Amino acid sequence: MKKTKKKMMKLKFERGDLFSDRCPSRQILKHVTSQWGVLILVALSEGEIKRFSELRRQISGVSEKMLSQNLKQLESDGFIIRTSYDVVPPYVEYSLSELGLEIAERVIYLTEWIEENLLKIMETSK
Amino acid sequence: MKKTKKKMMKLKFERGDLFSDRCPSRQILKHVTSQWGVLILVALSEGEIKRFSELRRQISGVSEKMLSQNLKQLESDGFIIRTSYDVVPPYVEYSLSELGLEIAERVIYLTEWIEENLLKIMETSK
DNA sequence: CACATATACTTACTAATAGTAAGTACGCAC
DNA sequence: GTGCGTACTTACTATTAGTAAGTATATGTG
Repeated sequence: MKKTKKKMMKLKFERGDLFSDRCPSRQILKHVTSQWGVLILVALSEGEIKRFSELRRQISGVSEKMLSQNLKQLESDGFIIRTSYDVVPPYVEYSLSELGLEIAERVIYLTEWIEENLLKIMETSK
Repeated sequence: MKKTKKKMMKLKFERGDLFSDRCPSRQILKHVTSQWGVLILVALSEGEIKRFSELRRQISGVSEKMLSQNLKQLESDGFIIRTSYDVVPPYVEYSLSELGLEIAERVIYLTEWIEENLLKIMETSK
């Protein structure tokens, strides 16, 4: 009895539960699936190293504020590595960590499907 | 020359490009990766059929307004099927369409990774 | 040599979106 | 007849996103 309970407790902490609003996985999901978060991860996938302005140009429509904010979030979650060189004009590089590479792979599995099936979706949708 | 151009035009319309802010795939992505959209798709995955109130209970923290709004969006995108029976009290069922099942599979590939790696993420993050 | 451009940001302000609470129409149980 | 449950909508407020401008400094242009 006790063993079972303990095991269950342990599992509760070892694995996230997105259906629970108290679980910290909710915040991770929010950062990763945010409008710009998704596109940042895709842009940096497969080991790409890019500068701030490169990302800004690639992800059309993103503002500097939003790009900066989302990069910070993903960096503090441990998905992105920020490397800055102390020169003028500033030179800052962004790339994915190991965890970032893993999650980006999953994100791309989704985004590729959407891009590939856009026509089908648009035919079906109202 | 003309043939090449035509082919390129055709490809441009056949496949979405999420990096372009004019591409309609951006809106689909927004609906699918919205905080509640993700959880709705996961809750209805693998052919589950659920009532409004069941979804509300399962997805803790969601308000009736947001659940209703997100279900409508996903329905109009063709991912969700809404079946209502004209009885009192109201009885409405939600399930995934074929496209919905496909995209939910991709969404789950992401959410499962997050749930499984939560501890690792939290150890790495600041 | 003044002026525009580029870099990677931050900040103040406004617009859009999300969340909260209450209302609706009806039936059933107590 | 008072409260509960259903599947919503609506008005209001709080939070978040987007816009525009500012910052420090170097290089290139006329």
